[in-house]
Amino acid sequence: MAGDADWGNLGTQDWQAGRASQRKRAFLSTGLGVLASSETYSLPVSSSSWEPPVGTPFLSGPCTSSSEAQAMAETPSQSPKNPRVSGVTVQLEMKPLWEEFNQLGTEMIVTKAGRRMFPTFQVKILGMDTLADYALLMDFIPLDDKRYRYAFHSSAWLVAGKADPATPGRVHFHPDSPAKGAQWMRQIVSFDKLKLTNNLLDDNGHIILNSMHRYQPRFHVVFVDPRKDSERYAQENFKSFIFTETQFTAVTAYQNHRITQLKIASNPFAKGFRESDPDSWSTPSALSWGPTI
Amino acid sequence: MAGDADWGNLGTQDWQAGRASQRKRAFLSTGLGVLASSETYSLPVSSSSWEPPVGTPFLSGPCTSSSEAQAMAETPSQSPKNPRVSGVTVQLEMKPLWEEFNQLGTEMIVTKAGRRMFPTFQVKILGMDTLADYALLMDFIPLDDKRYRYAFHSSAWLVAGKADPATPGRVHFHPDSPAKGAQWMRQIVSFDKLKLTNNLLDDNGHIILNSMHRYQPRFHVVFVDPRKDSERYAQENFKSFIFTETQFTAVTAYQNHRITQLKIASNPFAKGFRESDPDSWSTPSALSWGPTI
DNA sequence: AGTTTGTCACCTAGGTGGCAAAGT
DNA sequence: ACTTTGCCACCTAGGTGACAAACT
Repeated sequence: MAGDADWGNLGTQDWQAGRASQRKRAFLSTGLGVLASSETYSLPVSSSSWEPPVGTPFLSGPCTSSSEAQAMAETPSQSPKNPRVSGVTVQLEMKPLWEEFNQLGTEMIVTKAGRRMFPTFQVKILGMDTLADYALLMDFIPLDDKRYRYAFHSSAWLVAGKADPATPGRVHFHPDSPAKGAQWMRQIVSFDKLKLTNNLLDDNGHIILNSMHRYQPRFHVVFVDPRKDSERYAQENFKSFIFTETQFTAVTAYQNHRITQLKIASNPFAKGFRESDPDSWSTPSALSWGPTI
Repeated sequence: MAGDADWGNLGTQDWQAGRASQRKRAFLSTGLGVLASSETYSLPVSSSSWEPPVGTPFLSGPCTSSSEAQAMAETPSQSPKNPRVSGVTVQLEMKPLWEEFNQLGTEMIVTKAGRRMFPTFQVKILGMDTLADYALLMDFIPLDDKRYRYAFHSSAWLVAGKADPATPGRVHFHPDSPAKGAQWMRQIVSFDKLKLTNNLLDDNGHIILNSMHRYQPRFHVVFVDPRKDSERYAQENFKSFIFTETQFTAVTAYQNHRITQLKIASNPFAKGFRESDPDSWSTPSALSWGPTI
């Protein structure tokens, strides 16, 4: 069901944030520090150790295997989890679609203004304490410290060198945070307000990524601890999940034509680019993916 | 600044509610009872007395004067207010537009599916405790117990008889509720998700009104009391505001042609019906309004 | 040469009043 | 006779990839 690889704690994240675009901004005092709910915020995260994201092998286990695992939960062995989060289970929605993209090598567009992800990261949640408050959030960790380029002739990704300087590590709070467990479990939770940008100076609270770099989305469930000194329980109060089939390469323009076609075929907003064939909505051929050299 | 008329406490409201359409639904234990945040809910309200909304003279003072008052705050003399709400001040946005409509006799469309109000009820809030939690909500009280009809020849509203049976009294929680005072005061609070319906069996949590009846929108600021027995402080923890220039007649189709034209001229979504004249965005002639006979 | 940017036509999603038809 | 309903064309608002131009 869930792998046990220790991906390390929440990576390096700074706290330069961005103003709330205009949405709710409730304040939580959680183990992750003072979290500001709404769009995307940066936060000084969690652990006692400050790990530089570049050069750090975040993923030491198998990272590109698309897998049949339901949810890959992080389980830091050093700290026991609060029962409010320990029993939480997460199920990725649209898993078949994610896998289809992942087999081709998912690409996500980044723009200056911010671009949504497609597929959208959506999950079904189980096992929360119905009456407790939780915040849900996402962040993105580099899959390696490489920069890539795409060889059109061979239709393959090549390593183009060492990674560019790391972008400001931001997190995106689900805008409904905080909310009761009952509310989160009532229906599918969708991160459709999350946007990716390549603008290092982004002011809109979007997630900042380096183009031509690979990333792994990560999902965090944070129990909003009502205790006054909740900061002390940082490690116990959150649980993180990784779905390897959601990893992707950030790009400013699509590289792999098959990805473009699959996006057009499956994203309703790209319907304008469909030739016709309202039926060919399924099963492109599987293609193995992996950086070549 | 604020009138002192005692409008009575929150009127009759039942608790038949409706499912949350799909938004956040945090639960508050407040003086108003257990409040469910999100779209629109019905609630068993507040006071010890249960006042039938029909036949009760909610408004004993002058009710159609458009007035220059900033906010008409209700101030029940019997109960002292919690300092968390007593200092709260509210300012109606788009006041000139509301007044323009009110002079003609504002009409609001009600449909089975639910129709937004135009103008949208929007307020600027001052004087909250920055760190305290508040819920903001609206309800609608009958301005009288009459049913009206419009005489096209004389362009005037006539009393058509006694009011129809009262509709289920629902309240609409601002979807961002609950939130900190700081958040509410950060920018204009807009009730643009609020919808009006004439469907007595409405299942979407919309505000149910009788067509051809007159209503007064009411705005409530509720301090979310963290005390365990907060129900006991019901009366102290909320403050209500009435802007007489926002009163209107519910209709299924516009009656007064001038209202139609002003809606078309001022609502961006109705731009398709504008003849031309991108400049004639201002000052229709003033017209006195009032039920004739 | 490889990558990024800005603009565009074409969508989805949903808020308008008009209007003919149906209700009551 | 009066009121309500359903459907429509026409908007706003914003999410798509294509593509030419600009950048480095």
